[in-house]
Amino acid sequence: MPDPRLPFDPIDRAGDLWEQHFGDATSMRLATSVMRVQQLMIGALDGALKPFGLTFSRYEVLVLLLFSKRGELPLSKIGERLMVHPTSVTSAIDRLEAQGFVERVPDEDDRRRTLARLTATGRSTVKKATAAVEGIDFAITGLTDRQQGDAYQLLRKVRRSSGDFPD
Amino acid sequence: MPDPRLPFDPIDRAGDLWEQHFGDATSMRLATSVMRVQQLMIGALDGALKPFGLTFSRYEVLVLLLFSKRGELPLSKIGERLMVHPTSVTSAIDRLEAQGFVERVPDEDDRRRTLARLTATGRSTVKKATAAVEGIDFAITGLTDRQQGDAYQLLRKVRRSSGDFPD
DNA sequence: CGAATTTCAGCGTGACTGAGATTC
DNA sequence: CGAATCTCAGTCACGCTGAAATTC
Repeated sequence: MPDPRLPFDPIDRAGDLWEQHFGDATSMRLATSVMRVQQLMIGALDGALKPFGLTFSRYEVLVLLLFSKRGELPLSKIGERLMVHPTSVTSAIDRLEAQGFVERVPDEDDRRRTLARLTATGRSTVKKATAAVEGIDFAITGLTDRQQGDAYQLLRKVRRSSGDFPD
Repeated sequence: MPDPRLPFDPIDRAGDLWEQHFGDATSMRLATSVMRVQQLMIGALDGALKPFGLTFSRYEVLVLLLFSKRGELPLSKIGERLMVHPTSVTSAIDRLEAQGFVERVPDEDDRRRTLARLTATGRSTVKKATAAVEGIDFAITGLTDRQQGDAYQLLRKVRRSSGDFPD
């Protein structure tokens, strides 16, 4: 494949065309940008995590376990915190278990539950992976700390008004 | 499924834990927010487009064709503008063609190429779908127009410094 | 009993790799 | 010839739905 980059910003261009055909393009530009930045970030993060055999979503699971008191959590709690579907948690844990990063342990307090527990290998891998992720600054480039905070607050307003968390 | 919402903001919580364990969480909070907002937006947009049998990515293809002079574009140009993989364009056009929204036409000027051309049905469907998408304000809620513009400019800096378009 | 937890089978979507055919 | 364009086969990840088994 040749260099696929265009000599102009495709989102700016799309916004101009939108205004010509439909009208105000403010929200259209922002929505498209969020999609594109997410795509760029996922590419950079998955690239940084590839040497460890991890994708960003599985990395998130390991970090969550690392932050927990005993290095173990019920699958349902993982889904809740990461806001992912229960069946997606099952398949993520399937993979992490096959890789030897976590193990499934029955929960004696509530036998409906299964705990995912970080293994020694998992613990050391997530720490190395974190160094890699911090090394690329979480794929956020071109913004000062203050601007990153501003962007975070703006996106937080979107999340709140979408009902992502209570006021 | 019960209401999966937590009584707190899981991203704020994750940021606090990150600071306790690793240090500064500024970029981590922003990166996680971008992922989450994209997820919320895709859900809302795909929901609004479902009555028309469209996903957001296929809707984007139809809009691009609507904006073109003749309502037709080579598949390669579509991939370039939308920044998607050539094989993904093929499969998107496959689906749109099966739905009767576009048709494949050989390009007489360069016979390596195939044009995707909007049908009359496709043209009227994309207009109705656009009304639906505008009706939910492109899934952007909770921000004033000015704040939407600010957020756009911040994300644009990220895209530029990631090499998404030339300076 | 209803509700919660986990798993499984299956479907749809989309991103990719690698290969081939055609045309410039 | 090399390069571009499109397609096909195949893989993988992920998000869902619906259903089942187990336990609270």
